Amino acid sequence: MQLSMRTDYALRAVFTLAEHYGGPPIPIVELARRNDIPKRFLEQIMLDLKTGKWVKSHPGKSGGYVLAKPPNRITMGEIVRHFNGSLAPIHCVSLTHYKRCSQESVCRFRHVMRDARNLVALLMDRATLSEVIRAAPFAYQDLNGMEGDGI
Amino acid sequence: MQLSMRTDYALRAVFTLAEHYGGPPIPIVELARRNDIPKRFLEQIMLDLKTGKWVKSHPGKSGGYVLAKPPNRITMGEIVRHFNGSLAPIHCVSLTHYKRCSQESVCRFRHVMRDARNLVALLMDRATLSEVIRAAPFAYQDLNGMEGDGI
DNA sequence: CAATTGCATAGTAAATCAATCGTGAAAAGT
DNA sequence: ACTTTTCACGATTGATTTACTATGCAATTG
Repeated sequence: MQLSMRTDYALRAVFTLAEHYGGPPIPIVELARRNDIPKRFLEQIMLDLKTGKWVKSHPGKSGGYVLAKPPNRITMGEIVRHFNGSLAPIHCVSLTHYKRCSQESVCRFRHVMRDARNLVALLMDRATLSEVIRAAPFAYQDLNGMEGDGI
Repeated sequence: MQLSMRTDYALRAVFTLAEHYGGPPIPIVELARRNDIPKRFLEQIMLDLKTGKWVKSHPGKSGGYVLAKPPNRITMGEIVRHFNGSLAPIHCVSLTHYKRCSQESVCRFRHVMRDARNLVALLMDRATLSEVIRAAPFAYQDLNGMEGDGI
């Protein structure tokens, strides 16, 4: 039922980029530092986010990463599905990763699983980066104390 | 985000027992056959269900397993938590398996995860075996013809 | 007492996870 | 042009988990 570290890290990174959308690129080292992610591991993840077209990279001095599209066009659902696989608790109720199950026609609890997948999918697919940041339970300003340096 | 086979199998077995609550014990071989579970594997799982006090066993001829309490006193939530761990997508929003996260105070998407965990937990904790069986979207008899609808 | 059932532990092959390492290539600033 | 700074890419690793399988023993009952 849990997200992998990879998925968690990907979300952290992408939300940091969303907060700085429109600004200059943020290098991996900085993304790693701010979000407490092993740098070498984050490299892979960013690469993966890049092939998924969620971010763009700029090599060289004053390079780094930026979002490839506005934060209101990226949902948590897309990202979680990419890194973590299906949102459904079992494959037989997944829309995106469906796999049939031998018990499908007689399963007693399949409808509960379907409900679970629908609830989670609805939540995650509506959760655009901008919406989520806006709805965060603390104000933007609270952060200013912690990012005294750089960027 | 997925249930392990172990959890799936445990649910299958326990629902079969729920359907026959009040009747004679059902041997593992039968539970395995009906639910398409490797017998040897199911043995372990039943043992686990036993230490969790969800089932009782009767060894010997005409032995097998029965539920240890009525089907309206067992929820899917308990079983999934036991076999699969937390219902929450990340530990930092779990009530039962909480683990702190270094980013907790600045995390942008924690509230979404909390919502997800609350929805799923509500659903699973209300899902008693008897309720789930009663609400199953098909009658016992008309299992044929259900295949192939839009998935 | 013999057949039938569960009990308990050990083992294992494969996959997945969470990184880490070693270069290489591209871009800017000077 | 050169050097620094950044990302790119593939390989490797160690630990853990998953999904079983194997073997032998203990309890119960017809």
